[in-house]
Amino acid sequence: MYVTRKADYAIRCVLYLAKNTGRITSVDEISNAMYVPKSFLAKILQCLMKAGIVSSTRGIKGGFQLAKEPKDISLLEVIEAIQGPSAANICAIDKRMCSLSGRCTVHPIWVKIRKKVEQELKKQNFAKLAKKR
Amino acid sequence: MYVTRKADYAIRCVLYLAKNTGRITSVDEISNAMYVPKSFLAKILQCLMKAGIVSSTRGIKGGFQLAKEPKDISLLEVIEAIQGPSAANICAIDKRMCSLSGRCTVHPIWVKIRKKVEQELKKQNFAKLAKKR
DNA sequence: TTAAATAGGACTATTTTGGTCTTATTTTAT
DNA sequence: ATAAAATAAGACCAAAATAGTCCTATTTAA
Repeated sequence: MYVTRKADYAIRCVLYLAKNTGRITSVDEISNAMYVPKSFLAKILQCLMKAGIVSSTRGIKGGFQLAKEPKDISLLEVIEAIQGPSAANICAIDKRMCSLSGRCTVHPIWVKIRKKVEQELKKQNFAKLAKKR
Repeated sequence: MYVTRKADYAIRCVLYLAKNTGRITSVDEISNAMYVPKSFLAKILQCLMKAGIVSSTRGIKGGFQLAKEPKDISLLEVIEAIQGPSAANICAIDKRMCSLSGRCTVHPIWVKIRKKVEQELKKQNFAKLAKKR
């Protein structure tokens, strides 16, 4: 389980929106506030749309909002929206990816670690994160 | 914290050596037994040498052995020998890698997860792993 | 109808990964 | 001595992933 820069940007973006609920926020504003390249951020927001995390309003005065309450969005959810499922070792996602085809004594450890990490990331929601300073 | 194929190969390799202590094992043998490309494995063994995990004997009848007892080699050690320090998010390794420079409410979470995962990987040693089947 | 915003697809440069290949050097056995 | 079999080390390379940009719609408020 590692977080690409893209996913990191996505997290910042959702965090900013969580701190600015109740209004529509433009890509430009988020980009400036969170130091994310604007056109890249636009792409990232499309992923977050597909995942149902944000909703968009087109046209002038358009922009983005969270599609759910901050407390109902977990870190894990945002990361997976960008990267898909991930783990410390691919074999923990799909046994077939291992040429030892899971007959390996190390395999259960990757599965265990994956579970632990996902648990932790699921616990963290954006209401919590937006409140901290 | 994610494990590249190279590190995964390294783990298999150390595991094989842990199951075959008390003799010198050639790259060729390990390569065949563990399904790792031979010339790539040779490189990997150089890394494990530098890290003091294996020792080599040159010349005909040469090969590799573990440089320490299996119980004193952890999974974490092998992974770091190949990949260097790693974490779910680079900012957990070096705050400066984050453009928000650690003034970010998510940062402590990455640090926490890194600690948890490293703890787990440190607990796992190759005496344990070689015994399982 | 224009300006400012998102939508979406094509494209691209850089870095990382996952190797190979070649040329030493070492050591044992003949 | 020398041939054979092993590691040592460095250069090299291809493919995939990452980290974006750019351009052309389309939408909508003023």
